[in-house]
Amino acid sequence: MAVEAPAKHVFDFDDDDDDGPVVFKRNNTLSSKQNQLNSEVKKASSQRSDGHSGSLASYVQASNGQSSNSQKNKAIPSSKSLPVRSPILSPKASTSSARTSPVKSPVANFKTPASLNDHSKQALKQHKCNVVKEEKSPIKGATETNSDDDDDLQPLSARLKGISNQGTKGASTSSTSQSHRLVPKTEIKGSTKDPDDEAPLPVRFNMKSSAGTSSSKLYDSDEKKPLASNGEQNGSTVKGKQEKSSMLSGKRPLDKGNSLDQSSAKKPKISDTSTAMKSKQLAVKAEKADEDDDDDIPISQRIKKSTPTNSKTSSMKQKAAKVVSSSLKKLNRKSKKEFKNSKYIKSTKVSPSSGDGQKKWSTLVHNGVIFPPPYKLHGIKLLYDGRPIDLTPEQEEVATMFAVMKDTDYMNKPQFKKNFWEDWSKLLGKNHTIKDLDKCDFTPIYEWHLQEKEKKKQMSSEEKKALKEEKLKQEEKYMWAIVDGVREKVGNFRVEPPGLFRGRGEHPKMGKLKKRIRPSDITINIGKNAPIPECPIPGESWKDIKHDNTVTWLAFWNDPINPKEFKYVFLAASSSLKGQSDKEKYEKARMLKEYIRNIRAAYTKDFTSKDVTKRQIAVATYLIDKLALRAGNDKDDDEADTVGCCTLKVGNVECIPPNKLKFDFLGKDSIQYVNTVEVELPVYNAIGQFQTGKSKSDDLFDKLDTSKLNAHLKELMPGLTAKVFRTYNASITLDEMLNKETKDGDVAEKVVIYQRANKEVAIICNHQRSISKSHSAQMSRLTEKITELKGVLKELKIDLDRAKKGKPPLKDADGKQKRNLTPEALEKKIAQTNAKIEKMERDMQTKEDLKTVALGTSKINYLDPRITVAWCKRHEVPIEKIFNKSLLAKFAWAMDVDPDFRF
DNA sequence: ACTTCGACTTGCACGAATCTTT
DNA sequence: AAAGATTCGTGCAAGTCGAAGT
Repeated sequence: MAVEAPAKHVFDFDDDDDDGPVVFKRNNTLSSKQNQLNSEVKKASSQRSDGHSGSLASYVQASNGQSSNSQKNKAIPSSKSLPVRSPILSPKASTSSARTSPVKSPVANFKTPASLNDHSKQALKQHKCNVVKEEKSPIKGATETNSDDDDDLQPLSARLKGISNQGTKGASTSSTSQSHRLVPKTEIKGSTKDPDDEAPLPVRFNMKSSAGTSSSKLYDSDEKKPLASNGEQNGSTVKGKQEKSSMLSGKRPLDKGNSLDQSSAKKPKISDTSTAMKSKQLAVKAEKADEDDDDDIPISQRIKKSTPTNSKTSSMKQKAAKVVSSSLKKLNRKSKKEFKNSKYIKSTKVSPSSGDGQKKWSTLVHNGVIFPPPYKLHGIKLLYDGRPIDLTPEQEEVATMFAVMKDTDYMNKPQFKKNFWEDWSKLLGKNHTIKDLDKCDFTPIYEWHLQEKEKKKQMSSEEKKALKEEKLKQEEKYMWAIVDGVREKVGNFRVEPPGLFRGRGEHPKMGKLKKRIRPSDITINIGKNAPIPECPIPGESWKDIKHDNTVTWLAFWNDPINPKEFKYVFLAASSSLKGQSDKEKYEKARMLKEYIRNIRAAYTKDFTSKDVTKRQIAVATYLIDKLALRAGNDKDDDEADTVGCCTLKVGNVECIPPNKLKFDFLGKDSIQYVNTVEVELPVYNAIGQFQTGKSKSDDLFDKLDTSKLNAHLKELMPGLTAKVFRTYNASITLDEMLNKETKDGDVAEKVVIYQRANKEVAIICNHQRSISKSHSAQMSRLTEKITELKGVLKELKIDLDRAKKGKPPLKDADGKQKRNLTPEALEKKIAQTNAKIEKMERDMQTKEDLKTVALGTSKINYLDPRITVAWCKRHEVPIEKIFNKSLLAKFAWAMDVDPDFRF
């Protein structure tokens, strides 16, 4: 397994060409292992070219934006922070490397983008336009055309795809909400036009419209995508539930450091599985091989395979070809370099234990954490029954935390006040004058707070800058860690300040005092030979020091709100440790692609199993696959009561004859999920059975929990768990949409395509955001402008009429005479104005559509960056148009992917 | 077979930084 | 230059999931 084509390894190593970042690899066994791992996995799975090979090297170095420096740093562990330059971002960074050629944007083909913002904005605008159009484009009836292939997979074909749309939006929150989803709804049924297109449009289209198509076959694409897509769903956050008793769990003693951990062997995690996977996978593949269905193949590919009819397709192919060839060249060059770096090679090959579930690092040096400053008394008194009250510093500190939240929604929540009072009154003591929170008037403190805020705002920019620098100076040493000789950014080195707990939704513990964390609460994890960080607070000391290299955390403390939980300090997302696991996550999801067909067939079969547990597992898996639901672990009573798939309650699902299901529940972060979906009849029937004889608050899947579900999934594919489906569905959707819908056009248009795909994924995953406070104001402002323009238009038309008759234009609003224009000129103006109006209307629509959709979450967590990078390379879109600075750093490992990469 | 630990990923909100518009 | 809008970065809450404990 391990051996990958040598060539590959060699290649990516460092290319001079433009494309790749200059790479240095660090010879770290760990990474090499992983690298190997990945390669194995890849191999196992039939992957097409993904540029994975060299990636490791490059990303390693690039990892936190520090590029070439890493090597240097190695030598000097204690080094001070060097300026961080991301090779990706700045060409200059490449100094150390041998490379001569000018480095452009490291990401190969990308052209240097100049100002992102401008572009992107434009893109956005355009995007909006396009969006509208596209959506309108008729999507074929889900049924008709297509898909013969589906047949192969019978089970799949069988399933219905349409979803109804009615997505209500957030229940409580947004009443208006429904608007956005309309676009799609409208026109879906359009007739199908080209056969080619058959390619399934993204699900969303189908779904939306279709509510009904039942029996028709689905596109296979559907199969891959979650039904959910129909945009309708989502609700906005709801705030509504409550109940639940709170009980605090007692804390348990921390385990004190056993230095043995270091050696302690945790079980191998992924790595093992990966190996295993490989074999299984192969088997599966073999099976498949004969059938020729492409189900699992991305649509676009299939298209290619079969008959590319349309010009677009062909052109794309050509492009791709070009790209490829160039990349190959590049690779060759790389190979030369590679040799130089024998270490790298070695390391790559070495470490058979790709599994490395255990050892995460060999050496780890860092400076610990920084604490928030001590509380500063302000001396402002609150009023109790109208009289000012003296408080001790501790009492005042907590009172201030509460006062400051005066204008938040928490103040309307009795639970919040109750919890706050419980904790604060304890501090006040039994005989304190203050006996009733309702008689407290925190206004003076609140006002003081506002003033302070104002003062800060009013500071001159020099002052602000000075303060910032001051802060930076203090924090600098905590910002970096040296992991196996490479300087990496630390994610959260600041200890959380004390405050009032702000739980989401109806959290039973909201308002409780989150006490100040002291050094004696903190356990540090650091390399054996590294100096132990000095405790920043004089006279105090760390709770414990560990040297556990099987974990990645640098420090942790117990959560004061829930002492049995931990708060960890980890490396930043740009670190190679994080990058590595990110990559593994996507590789696993890609592997699912190879198994998905069989998995779907299996659960489809089990919809009617006599064994209830089996049936429940089948239906649950179906929902997770189709709707991208989360697993749904069991929760304690002292948490907000939200659910996931396994914890759905009978009342969360409503059966709507003949075969639709309406979901309505609060998911993670108490975000409402509302979606009505058409499902296959067996599923519909099974849900009905699971509900019978139960009350609304009973578990729908009473025989199920996440561990059973995951145990079952693992039998189907090594390492498979419920969350993999989310990653898979998100990434495959992006990949398919991008490949299907990207057309020739300028960069801005392409960016629009990307954003549309991104939006689709966000909808599938139900990623929401709260509506900005100024949203409605913004909308009405736009409406106003449009009306104004329409007025202008009317006038122009009148003038045009007059001009045609040889009359002068009417006077303008101020009574002044307007310039005499020729009819042609007027017509031109009219056209321009019309265009402007249309554009504004589209902008408005898009804005409305996206007002509750959060695009960022999927970009950060669900979309394989290699899809994006490869697409950008293929279509000559500067990567910076899609990824901002932090994403570029986070996805450094994906930057040298082959342009042909497909998820 | 469960429950509880423990570690790590995912997710939304908010404030700061930037960019746009007035 | 101020005001408004958007994007970015941070904070920290809330999930997932494997493994240890009982």
